[in-house]
Amino acid sequence: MPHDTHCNGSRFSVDCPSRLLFDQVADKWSMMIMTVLNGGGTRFNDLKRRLEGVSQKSLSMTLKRLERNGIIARTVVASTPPGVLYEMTPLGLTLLPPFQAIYLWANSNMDAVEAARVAYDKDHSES
Amino acid sequence: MPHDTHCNGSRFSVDCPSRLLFDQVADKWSMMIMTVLNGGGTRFNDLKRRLEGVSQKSLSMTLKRLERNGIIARTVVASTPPGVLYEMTPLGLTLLPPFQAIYLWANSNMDAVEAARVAYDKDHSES
DNA sequence: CTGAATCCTGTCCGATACTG
DNA sequence: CAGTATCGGACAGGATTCAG
Repeated sequence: MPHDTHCNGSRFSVDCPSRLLFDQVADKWSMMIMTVLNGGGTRFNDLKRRLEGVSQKSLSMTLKRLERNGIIARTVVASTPPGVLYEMTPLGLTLLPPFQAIYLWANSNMDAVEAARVAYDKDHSES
Repeated sequence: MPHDTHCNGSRFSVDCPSRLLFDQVADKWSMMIMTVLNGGGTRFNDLKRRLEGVSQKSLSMTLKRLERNGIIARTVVASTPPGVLYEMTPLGLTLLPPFQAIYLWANSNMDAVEAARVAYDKDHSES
């Protein structure tokens, strides 16, 4: 066993696989893209409209990375007008529940987080 | 109703609360810090040793942000040698399961992801 | 419509040095 | 031990332009 990645919850090696994979899918655009696509496949510009503030470049790069990792599928549709369909893969669908759990956590606990921020800022602003 | 954040799964406003909160906690160091602290509170340098590759600065900033958001607690301990204890808060503990779900997903599906990468690279390298 | 390519600017972050 | 302060390089990513 020449290669020990030390990835056991109490220690994280630099080449820990789950760590590397996490970085590939745990950015904010990925989360939003997956959430939108969960409601059904759609096209590039429709996706761009729904993700307020994303640039063409970032969207393009993020889609490409998700496609490469097998999370989403890209299909060219020969129609009028021509389009490209993005949709979740079966593998990608299995990743969705964990992300939605975080999404729901954020919605449920934002008040507690805001209270913590106020308390923190108060403590750290006194002379 | 002057303020509509459009944060309903098919559309993401720039000021969507869950989106803003996600960015605060979904970076790679935060995930690893929370995972380590889940095994019990510990000190700064011990944390630094366990998170291979993290710089003092990044660790310090990430800890501060997590503390501000109420995820972890920082306690100065008057002992010999003097130390600082970091540990999860009750609020932070509720955030852990969703993150561990992603962590477990990464461990379980890395083979499928690797296969997808190989297929993708193969398709995109042909003349 | 769906991107790719270029430029360019802000920001992250590691290295280093210093403080209590 | 537990950080803060400062600098500088690398890189992300927005605006714009061009192509298929």
